[in-house]
Amino acid sequence: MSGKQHSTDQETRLIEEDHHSIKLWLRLLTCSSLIEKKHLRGSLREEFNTTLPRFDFLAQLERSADGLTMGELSSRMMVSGGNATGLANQLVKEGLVERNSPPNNRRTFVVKLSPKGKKYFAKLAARHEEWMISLLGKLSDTDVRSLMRLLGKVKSEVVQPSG
Amino acid sequence: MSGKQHSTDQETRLIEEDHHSIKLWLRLLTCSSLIEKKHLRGSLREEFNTTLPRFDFLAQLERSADGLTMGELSSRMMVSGGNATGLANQLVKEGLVERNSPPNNRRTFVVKLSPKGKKYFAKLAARHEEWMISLLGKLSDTDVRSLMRLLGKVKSEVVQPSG
DNA sequence: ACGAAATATTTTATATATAAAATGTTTTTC
DNA sequence: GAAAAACATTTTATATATAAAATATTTCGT
Repeated sequence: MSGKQHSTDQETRLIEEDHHSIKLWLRLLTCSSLIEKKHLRGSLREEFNTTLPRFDFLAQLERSADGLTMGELSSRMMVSGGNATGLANQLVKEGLVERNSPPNNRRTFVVKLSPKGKKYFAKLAARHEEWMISLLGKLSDTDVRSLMRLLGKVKSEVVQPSG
Repeated sequence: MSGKQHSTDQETRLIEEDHHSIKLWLRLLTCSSLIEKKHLRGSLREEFNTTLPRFDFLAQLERSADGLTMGELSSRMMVSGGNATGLANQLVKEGLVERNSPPNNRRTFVVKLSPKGKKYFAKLAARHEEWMISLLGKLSDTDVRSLMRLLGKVKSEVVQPSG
């Protein structure tokens, strides 16, 4: 009369065993939502009148000095092409990003940071880092290192072969 | 001639010290984005023709048998009131959720799962758990436990006093 | 070199999200 | 008990996101 009952079929057993996968996922989602929605979004709007997707767009470009095609960019940002186009339109209009077709392949556009965009992003990234330090800086080095290692494992479990 | 240089002013020093807060944040965001955008969203759409916000709406109600006011709900979901209203309109229309004004306070609405909504959510939640087990189930118990503990610390760092 | 297929992006239609104003209700204050 | 303040939600206007169709260019096969 002790312990929980177990079903014998494969599918049911999976769920009844001590998997905490869904709790882990929900906690992961809670943590990133809290940071994004309760802290980062407000700061981005107040101090820079911008948004996280726009930051991400610029951050991707900052890592690629030669620029990125629209397709590469939307794939790295994990957003749709239409979304990437909309963000690019804004940022080109504001002079932060340059978008050019290379003469040898006029199907693609290559987007890159403008000089103005580079300066702007440097300031933005520095403040972003300060915000995160003030949020997470109290965690011990050991905890941060463990989290990075374990989240690395999570990441490698969930990355798709083709994505 | 060894090691990195340190500035002496407070603000610069913060950044130059060995904080990895921003890397931790970006990895956290990557993990939850990967799970949501590359796996969960597609499954929710294909198998249930629904979305994560709609799932979240129902999940919040499932935890509160007496129902929740719209304000409580939008606060727990971390979305705007207008967004909650829009989702409620859909789900009421589909008969999954009931929305009533209590006679003593007609400023508020109390929303709760309908019997149909309870059955529907039970199926949805069971599949959701299966998806997460197939994604994350290879992680060891030890790793999952460590992650839960460490993400618990992260969560307690970032929850706001009033939010 | 020509038509078909593949590729890259934008456009269109629609869903989801926010912020701020508007609406209606309850509570407080005097 | 009436006016003001506080509260809870919806509405409005707009931004952000997706999926799918449309457009345009390049590459492949013969």
